[in-house]
Amino acid sequence: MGELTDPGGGLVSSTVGAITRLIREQDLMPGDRLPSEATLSRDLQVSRTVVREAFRSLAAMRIIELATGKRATVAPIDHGAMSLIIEHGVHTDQISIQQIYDVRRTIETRIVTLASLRRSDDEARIIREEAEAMRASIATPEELMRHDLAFHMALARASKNPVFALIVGAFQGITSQTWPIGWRSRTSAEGREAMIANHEKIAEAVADGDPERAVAAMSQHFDESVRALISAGLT
Amino acid sequence: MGELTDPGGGLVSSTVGAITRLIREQDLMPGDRLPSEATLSRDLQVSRTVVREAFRSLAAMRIIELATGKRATVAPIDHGAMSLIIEHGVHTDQISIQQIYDVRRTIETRIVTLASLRRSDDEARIIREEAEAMRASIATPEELMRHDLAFHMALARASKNPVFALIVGAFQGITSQTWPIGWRSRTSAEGREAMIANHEKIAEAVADGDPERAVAAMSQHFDESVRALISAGLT
DNA sequence: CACCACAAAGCTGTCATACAGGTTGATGTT
DNA sequence: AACATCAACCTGTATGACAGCTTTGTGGTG
Repeated sequence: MGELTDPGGGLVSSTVGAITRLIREQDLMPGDRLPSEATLSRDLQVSRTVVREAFRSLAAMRIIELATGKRATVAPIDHGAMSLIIEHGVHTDQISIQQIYDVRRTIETRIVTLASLRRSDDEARIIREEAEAMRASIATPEELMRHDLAFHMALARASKNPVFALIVGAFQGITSQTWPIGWRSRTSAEGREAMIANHEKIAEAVADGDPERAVAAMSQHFDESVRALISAGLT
Repeated sequence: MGELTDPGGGLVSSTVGAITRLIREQDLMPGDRLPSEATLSRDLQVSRTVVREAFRSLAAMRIIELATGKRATVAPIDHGAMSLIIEHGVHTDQISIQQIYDVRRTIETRIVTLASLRRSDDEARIIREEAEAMRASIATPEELMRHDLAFHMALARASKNPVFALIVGAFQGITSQTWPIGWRSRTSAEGREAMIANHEKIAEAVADGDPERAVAAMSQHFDESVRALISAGLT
């Protein structure tokens, strides 16, 4: 089948390279099946152990998908791995929550602009429904949070740029861990109401195809969120 | 030591969770050593094979670092895994180069603003040096590209937000694969000269602490880059 | 001819064992 | 106290084994 490059850098890492190259050279698309472990083991002249560890590496990055009994398949892009990477950065004090929010603000400000211009009617409806669902679940924070995250994800998708969706998704893991802090710091009913109203404003502006208003509302949302987190004592 | 959650979702995946939890609960910081494979195998009641595959998964995301003979250590954040994920998305036609550039423009526009306000004198010097190095290596594209990438990375670092640096780094893998296309499409000496001059303008503005001028120059840089790529036939 | 049931072959998940070679820490020497 | 040496420990890779799931092909049935 082919040679392994970098024979000194560890067999597994070479094998990861070989499998990646195989995907490229054969133009495999998401869903396509890879050779079996035994086949790769034979073709690449390494033990099945090595092939398996290489598969695990690629699966961790969501480049391939593994399943019992089935062959490994090429995976669609997914933010799962990125989510874990970000969480690790935060938990080891290499990234602060405020820095996350600064990046989110940058990204999501652009997202609402694009979403306002490009959203389909279906997407506008879904975005509005998530905002409504937030209001409906104001008494159950767990569910409220789920709709909040879904709202931002729906916006990202409506931007029609999968990379924006990927990045927004990458932040959702850590966000779901810090969201309750911000929510608890909004002690008054008005504070909580205002947060939901902000989402509705964003949804309306996007539905109306009004980027300026959408950006303004999103900006206000982030001002308010960051204020809430700071007042809760987050650096 | 502890129980494994989700016992039905695959032993390896449970073990990854257990190790992650261990890092959190013990507040391990980058550089700290993890238990040996044998120890984890005993404590988690799984075979060493499973522990190794779990380690490989975490190492693929750069959450831990492995080395022969040494114990695994907690890793500093690194964009290596994200780079591979993005490359995979592009090679499987799930992400287009233009979409990458749209995100980069969004991110890097914000970066130059922050860098203008926050850069240290050292950082300003490094940024300028990379721009100068670009001009000096105008005849050797390979080297020129290296300095171009280093220039953008230095800017990202000067923003003082590691998440921006992470994202910029994540794009460098695929960028280094498409950069030559853009360069070749700049057929005239003036075109090539203009590209380098743009970088110099950015460096000057950042050194002067002038965010508006920096943003304008960065914006122009992206306009020009995207034009170059399109004229080379990239969708 | 189409369809279904079923058995065989193939594949992955996990475990145990073995050994080469790198790393670390303790021991003893100067 | 500094250093050299070595034993214990640790990781990287290979092999073999087996349970359980999936795919495939076969042949029978309507």
